[in-house]
Amino acid sequence: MSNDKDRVLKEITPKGQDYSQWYLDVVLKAELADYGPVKGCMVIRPYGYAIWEHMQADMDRRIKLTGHVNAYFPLLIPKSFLEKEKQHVEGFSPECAWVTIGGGEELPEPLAIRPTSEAMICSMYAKWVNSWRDLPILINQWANVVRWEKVTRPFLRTTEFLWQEGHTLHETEAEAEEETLKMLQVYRSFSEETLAMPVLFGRKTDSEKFAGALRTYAIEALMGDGKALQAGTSHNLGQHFAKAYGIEFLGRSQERLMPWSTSWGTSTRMLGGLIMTHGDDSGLILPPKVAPYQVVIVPIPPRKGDVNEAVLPKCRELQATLRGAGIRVHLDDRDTQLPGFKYADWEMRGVPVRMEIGPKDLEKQQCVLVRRDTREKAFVPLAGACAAVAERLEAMQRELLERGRSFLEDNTTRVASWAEFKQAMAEKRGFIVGGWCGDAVVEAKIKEETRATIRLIPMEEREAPCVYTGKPGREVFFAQAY
RNA sequence: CGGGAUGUAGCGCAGCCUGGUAGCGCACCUGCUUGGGGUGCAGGUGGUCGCGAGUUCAAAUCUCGCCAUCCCGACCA
Repeated sequence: MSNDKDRVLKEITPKGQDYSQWYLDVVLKAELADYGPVKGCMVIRPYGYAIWEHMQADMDRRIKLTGHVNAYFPLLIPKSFLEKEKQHVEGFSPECAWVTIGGGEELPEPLAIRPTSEAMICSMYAKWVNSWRDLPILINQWANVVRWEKVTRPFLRTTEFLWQEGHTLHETEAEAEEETLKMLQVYRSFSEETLAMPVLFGRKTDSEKFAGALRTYAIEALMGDGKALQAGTSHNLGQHFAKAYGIEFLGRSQERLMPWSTSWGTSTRMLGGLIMTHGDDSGLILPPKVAPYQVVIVPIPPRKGDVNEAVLPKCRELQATLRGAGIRVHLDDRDTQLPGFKYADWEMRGVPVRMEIGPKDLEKQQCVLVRRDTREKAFVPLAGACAAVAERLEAMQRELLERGRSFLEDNTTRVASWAEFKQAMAEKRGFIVGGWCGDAVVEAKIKEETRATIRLIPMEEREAPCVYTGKPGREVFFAQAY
């Protein structure tokens, strides 16, 4: 573990706790492992992976609902495949890992470990597509990719990461653009509805767009420290890849045409965004929709000497009832830990609702429900416990998003001058809305002077003079990015 | 690759200036205790002090070299 002092996660470490202890052993269940020369590798422990599985299932459902199917392509990409698209290879070759030896012998051609699969998938598509009747092709892949980054960061920038990448082909430019924007909206709704993480969406500037893309769109979330996180991207690749990989089809009017392609992806970076968005000093706070356990039942043991064997059976009964209602529930019946320890333990793991049941509660036929985010404590009759839990889960999912929304709004500053811009960046960061004249040189200068980059160009155009040059321009969102 | 810093137990650190053969907190193990918010007490396991050389009767400590990592700058989902 080399990134012990990572500031981001330090901020959400419980006060008085040893940061790395919490980070490594308790909550994240994922870490950057360094082994030998490989830095910033991702290790996801079971609890963290369970969160990812829920995210994955939800995203997969959304991808299929929009007409896509899953497939799988090779991990190793021949160098010649990668080199076909000029901008693409220039963009990715600096961060490629190469396999040069196989079976003990030097390979005639080096193989790249996929940094993304456009090259591989387009090479296959070239063989698959002959007619306009073969289009559209709407395929998604769940896979791991490797990018040899110089600077890594837990979850946000790891050498290897898990993601889904969609790769589609369309007959017309309009269809490709529609697909690109459709997937951007899928990402936006996933982020907000499932992760309760509000985002802004829009187009990227040329300097920030994907290597080989015509246009790149993205969703951007705002983290607690005022820095923006690009959480999902959707690219309209134009005909660049079709041309480079020789994908052609015979059109409706018997001409040879090139299809229009798109690609889009979200990764385990979203898991990092989730942790940073909702965490507090006691650890994680998970939105109910992706929480591995939505409820944890903590039985309170009777005092020593007292005889009370009713608590545990009652807990099991409630567990079965909650399960029957489709709620993910865990009964923490460890007799090796005290109740107070269990409270703190599950709070660190971000379980949305805690249910306590002890001898006193049994007498009154009630239980105690505590919400993780607000810590609101309520005594609820056992008969209505299931409904009360469901109600809290629903409320928590909704309120986390609302809280995130107001945080995003409170940390978005509209500026009219360069002085205001610099002041906003120095004081609270967050998103800064201001005019930009469209010049990439100006964009670079702003980055140099303030570390802020243009995160998004909004879909709706609003005229505004450039904050740097004063020339006519349009409104864009600036922020310091991860 | 430029500038700054650090390598001592699984993790976080002290000790180094002023050499004398290694300590604290967390975690882990044992016993008792406690039991509706991280229980308390006592005992215990675990380290060739990053690597190599030099100075010295003696090196975690002083000197030199090497290696590694972290932070700040240029690239990135």
